[in-house]
Amino acid sequence: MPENAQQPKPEAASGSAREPRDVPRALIGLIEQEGLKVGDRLPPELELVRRLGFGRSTIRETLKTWESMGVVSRNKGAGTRLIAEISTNTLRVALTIKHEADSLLRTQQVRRPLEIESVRIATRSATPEQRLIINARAAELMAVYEAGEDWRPADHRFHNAIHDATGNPLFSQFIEQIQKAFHDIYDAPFGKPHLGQDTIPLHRPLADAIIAGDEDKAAELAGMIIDMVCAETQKISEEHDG
Amino acid sequence: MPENAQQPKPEAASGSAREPRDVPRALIGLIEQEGLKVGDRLPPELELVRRLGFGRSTIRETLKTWESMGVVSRNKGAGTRLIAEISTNTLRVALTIKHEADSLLRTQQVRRPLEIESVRIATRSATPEQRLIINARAAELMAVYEAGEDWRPADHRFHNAIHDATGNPLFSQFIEQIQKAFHDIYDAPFGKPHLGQDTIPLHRPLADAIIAGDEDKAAELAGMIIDMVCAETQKISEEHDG
DNA sequence: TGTAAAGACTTTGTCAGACATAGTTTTTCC
DNA sequence: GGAAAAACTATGTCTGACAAAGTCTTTACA
Repeated sequence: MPENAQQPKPEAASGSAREPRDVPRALIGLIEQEGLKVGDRLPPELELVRRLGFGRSTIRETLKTWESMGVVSRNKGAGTRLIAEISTNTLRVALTIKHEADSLLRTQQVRRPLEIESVRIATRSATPEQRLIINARAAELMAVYEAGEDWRPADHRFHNAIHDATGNPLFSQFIEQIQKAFHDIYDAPFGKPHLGQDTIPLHRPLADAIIAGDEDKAAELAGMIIDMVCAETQKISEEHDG
Repeated sequence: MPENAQQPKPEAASGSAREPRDVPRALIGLIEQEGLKVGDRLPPELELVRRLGFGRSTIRETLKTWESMGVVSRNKGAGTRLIAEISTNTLRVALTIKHEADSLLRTQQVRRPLEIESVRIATRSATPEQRLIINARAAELMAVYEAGEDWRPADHRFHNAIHDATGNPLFSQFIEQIQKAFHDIYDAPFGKPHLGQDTIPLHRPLADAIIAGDEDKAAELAGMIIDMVCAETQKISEEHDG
């Protein structure tokens, strides 16, 4: 490394001066400049202090925030690693989900329109290649299911193929995060039965409808699938809270 | 206040001792114990230091994280205010939005089904009081609009009333965060014309349909409104990106 | 008396230095 | 050569100090 000095900013001796906004920006600048990828280690805090010209606590506040957003992971002794992409073009928003009686159902209620819309868009605008992939994933899912194995990874891949076909990565991200929140809530209080098992047989006709371009049929099937999950979710909630 | 001392935790003299997880928990405990609601002010940092028994930087890291998640808002001189509910049962989820060519359109594409579904649910399950509120907000919006004033705050309140009527705060949160992301992207590159101005006249019939319980009509109008915004968004994107 | 400017106070923002703790790497010893 | 011990690294926390931007109170003036 040819001796840093990329941010010629140590103008202020002590006290404060710059807007706090600059810390994330400087950090992202360093990451881009250094070409750091997911999995790479960031420089240690004290080096960041030296190179970016901010105080350690200030930098730590940003790093801690990033950790809570899932951008980096931090460990004593080890260091700070990038675990998600971040760049000047990345925008991160955080949600808080209240975990109470019907929060399980609520997550599914929000997921419902997103899944259905993603199916509609995918049916309309998937490329032939994407339809092939969806078909293959559906076949894989049915095979695993009928073999009596754990079908959840295959289910995940199937739905991901649909989300990809929308051409809008936001769908995938949102639904993914909702599911993550769902499982965070779900795993804790209850044992973990295979929620949604009965919906698997409906996945084959769903795939067929998408491939055939039958948007309404696809949307209807997607709705049925998620409604079944909703119903199961509701039953579990009621058993537990009431 | 009868002399705090609720958290008898100053066992460690210096250095560290407890898991960092304890800071959010202690903070939430204090909020619940004090009965703080959205809009209320938290005690100043130095008082939190005294009452919770953690160092100031540690507490600040949590507060900063909460700020980035939209749980509190912080201002010099003023203080820290609660701007969203938080409790022991709150779960936090982060989303990444990559800001590129058509990210504007993509945010609206995701928002679309959420808005429509929230309108459907609200139409089905709003209480009479909530319908009254929606009606009032619509009246307010139309008045402001016809007076030629800035209708955006009123528009915001109107849509919030709908989201409230769903009984599912997640809708409100998701849509809110999507809009926030949208504006973060939007404000930067372009000047800020009044996007969605032409949709305002449609809000009155939308309110009427919701109040009358006509779900399909309400959903149709909601779809029209957001499609108009989508079209405008697309035009702006195209003008700008080529 | 009412209002606006001036000052005092409050509260967050930042920095600096110190030590604790938990991983990681190197060294040592059998 | 392998396992235990020591040295090292990097994050976690605490304390103290000052800066800056609000907020509130007081004062001065019309």
